[in-house]
Amino acid sequence: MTHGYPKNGRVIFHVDMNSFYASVEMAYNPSLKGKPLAIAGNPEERRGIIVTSSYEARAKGVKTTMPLFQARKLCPELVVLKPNFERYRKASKEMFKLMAEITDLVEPVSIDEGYLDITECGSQGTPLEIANRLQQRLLNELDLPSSIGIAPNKFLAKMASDMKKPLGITVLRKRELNKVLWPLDVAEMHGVGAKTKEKLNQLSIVTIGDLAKADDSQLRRVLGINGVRLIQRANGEDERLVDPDSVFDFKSVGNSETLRQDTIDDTVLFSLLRKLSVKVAMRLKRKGYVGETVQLMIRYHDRKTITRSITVHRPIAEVDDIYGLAIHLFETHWNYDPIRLLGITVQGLVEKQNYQEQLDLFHYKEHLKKEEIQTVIDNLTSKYGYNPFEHKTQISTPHPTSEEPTTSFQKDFLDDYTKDH
DNA sequence: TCTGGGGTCCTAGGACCC
DNA sequence: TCTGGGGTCCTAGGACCC
Repeated sequence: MTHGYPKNGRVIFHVDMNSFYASVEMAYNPSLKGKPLAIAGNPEERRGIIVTSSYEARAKGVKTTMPLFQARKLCPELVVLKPNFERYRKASKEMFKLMAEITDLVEPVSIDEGYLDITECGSQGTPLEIANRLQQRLLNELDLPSSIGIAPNKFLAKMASDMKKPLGITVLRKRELNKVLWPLDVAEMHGVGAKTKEKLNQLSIVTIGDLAKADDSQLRRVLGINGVRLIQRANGEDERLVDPDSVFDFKSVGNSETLRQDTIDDTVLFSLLRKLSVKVAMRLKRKGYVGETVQLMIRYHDRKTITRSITVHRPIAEVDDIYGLAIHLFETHWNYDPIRLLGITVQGLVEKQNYQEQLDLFHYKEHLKKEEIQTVIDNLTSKYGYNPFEHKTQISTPHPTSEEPTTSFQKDFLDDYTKDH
């Protein structure tokens, strides 16, 4: 009698929480249960959009990313809350704790979903039994509904968890692909968005089954390496391992903000850049990372978006360094059209500790880097006729205490919610 | 008076090097 | 006497996901 574990091959879970933010709010405030509920960014502002909604709201046509006013039109009795990230992070932590009781091989992919490799968990029962217990515990102990997909690899597990919502458990076996997966529209596939669907449809590839039989080299021409991968996935092949360490693998840290109204007022714009620099610097510091590239994003009134970046061979993490480079990029590339959004991202991240080791290794001298920065300042000063770094002091003067959060609430709020929704 | 904010990965061209 | 064939780094943009 086997436990339903294949002799060779893996057993992967994909655990996906159902309308996570809304469910967490309902767990906190049970009187919300059964009501159409939406979580929306800045409910009192014009540009709020739906981030998540309860199933009751979805029944009325409310969808993720829909502008708030539109959602209210569809569902006038909609209860709207703004996101409470520290709450969601806390719930997320609890839910991953329950998963960790099953195996160490848990890979969080976002705040509300993760993969488990339970191949070696035969002593705990069949996969179905383990999934059932996990789902019940999530529901009973945290009051949070979930869907679980069970399959021999990540891709199929992900597709499976999508098939029954809410509170579903779906086993997807390779031999069932032609019946269960292949009839689905290509757009249902994880990794196929609007653009890719369009391109595939032009090649008469409509279902996942069509994709499974598609021509390798043709798709490579049209979609690059992703085309080849999509064919493999459609055939149920996916070798990616469940990697518990991937959460610690940061590539970039950024913050952006849409302005209440489009503006060309550079006082407003500089002060927003300052604010974003402070946020990014604080998050880098918390993580203990430094980076060597600063990227500025400008979204104009017509939503046309540009990114401009600069790489310096020097670790960046301090507010003033980030801000200095950001305004340099801003001054150089802003075309004076009204701006809707600004964003600052630091890329090329290295753990500060590792960077220190590198420094020791190569006997770098601190003053060399100071000189590099001074050169940048000198160049900018002669270019613009003033020292742009001084802008920050003018602008930050009215809010000298705003740089470091004081209360624990502020700290939590400003803490990163990397890979959140 | 539509469309937020956090990310990842891939591509493609130019600079530069050997 | 007119131009090969790698490789890496940097930059900008695009597609996608939650």
